[in-house]
Amino acid sequence: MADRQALILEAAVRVIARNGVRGLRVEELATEAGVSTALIYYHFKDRAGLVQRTLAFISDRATGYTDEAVEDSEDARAVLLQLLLSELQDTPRVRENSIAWGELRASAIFDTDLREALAESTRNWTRDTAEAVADAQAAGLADLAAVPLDVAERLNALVEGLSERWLSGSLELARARALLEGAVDAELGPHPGR
Amino acid sequence: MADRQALILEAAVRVIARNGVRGLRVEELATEAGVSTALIYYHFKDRAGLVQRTLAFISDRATGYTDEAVEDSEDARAVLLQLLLSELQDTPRVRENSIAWGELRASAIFDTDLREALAESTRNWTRDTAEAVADAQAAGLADLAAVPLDVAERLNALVEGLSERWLSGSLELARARALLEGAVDAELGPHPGR
DNA sequence: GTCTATAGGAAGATAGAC
DNA sequence: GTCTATCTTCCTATAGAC
Repeated sequence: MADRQALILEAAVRVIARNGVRGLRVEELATEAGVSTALIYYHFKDRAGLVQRTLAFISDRATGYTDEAVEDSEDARAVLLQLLLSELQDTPRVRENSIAWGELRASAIFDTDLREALAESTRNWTRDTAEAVADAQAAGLADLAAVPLDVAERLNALVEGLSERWLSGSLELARARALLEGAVDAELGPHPGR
Repeated sequence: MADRQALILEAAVRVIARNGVRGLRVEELATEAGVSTALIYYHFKDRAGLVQRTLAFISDRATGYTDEAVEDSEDARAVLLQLLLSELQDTPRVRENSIAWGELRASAIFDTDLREALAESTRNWTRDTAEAVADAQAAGLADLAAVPLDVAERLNALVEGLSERWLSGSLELARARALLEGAVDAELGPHPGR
């Protein structure tokens, strides 16, 4: 399945998750991916191109892994909560993605070229979350006065904030999750079914 | 007043705000501060030491500038709101601080040595915010069921999330501010006085 | 497309004078 | 404490063979 380029990109995400974008060394990536440095330059032109492609890659697959363990939730509101909580899990996969995602956002502050991919991915995530909010409302499990798009944008931004605090060691994971649950309650009103 | 070290640290914050920790070049800093590179190594031993001291410096002064234009607010709830909104302003000062702060947090993910200063500064900010929440409650301007510490931690994490989105160009400043106001309403209940 | 080997340069760090 | 000049290391990037 995966061609060489994809293998390199996946390895790049791992290396970035380990050392950050700034800590990405082409040679270390080559080792991680099991290829030569020359091949990396062949496929990605230069380091900047590599970073850009990697961050676009992160941005793409960011939407992918959330739906996995979510669909078997009880009600629409639980689906929303799971969707959000899926970003706050101590698994290699989530850690890797969250760190890389944070690096993408941090890099975009200084590198305008990265912003478009970032903004689009952010919009997609907001849309998905807003739909989940609307579903909860339709099911009678959320305050109808809440504006789905606003709530979604707030909750997602909160997840990012909490995630960064967790990853940078200023917040326990369990506490982050509890705080997030509290935010959902504050935004949607207390869960009727409990 | 300011000795050479402080001048260098202040210049370092500017350079970091411009290029990120990743983009900090000792020689550029030397130019910015109007000193030689050798002096920087003399005072800070090496680049890592420089970065660490700079981030501690950021962490220190982070608490400083919020109270300036806040105290003349009408009521306790307005004080809280101003406290939070002060991080979402398009002034050089706030931009510089927010970017540097974000860089600090991002760096702490990969550098354990930075975490202590970060965590302490975060705690201080949480405490201040929690006090503002409690004040609003005492004044009858906030839902008494809200847990000040929880609300504070959520609002602060949200501010960071919104700030990053703003700085990385995925969110308009005005929208970020509006979203934040909405979050305060969701957390404390609608403002009684309006 | 992929490798080995290496050129070339940028940035971190130091020696030594003042 | 501070500078100028320079060294050294590390890392990006390419040349050339397969």
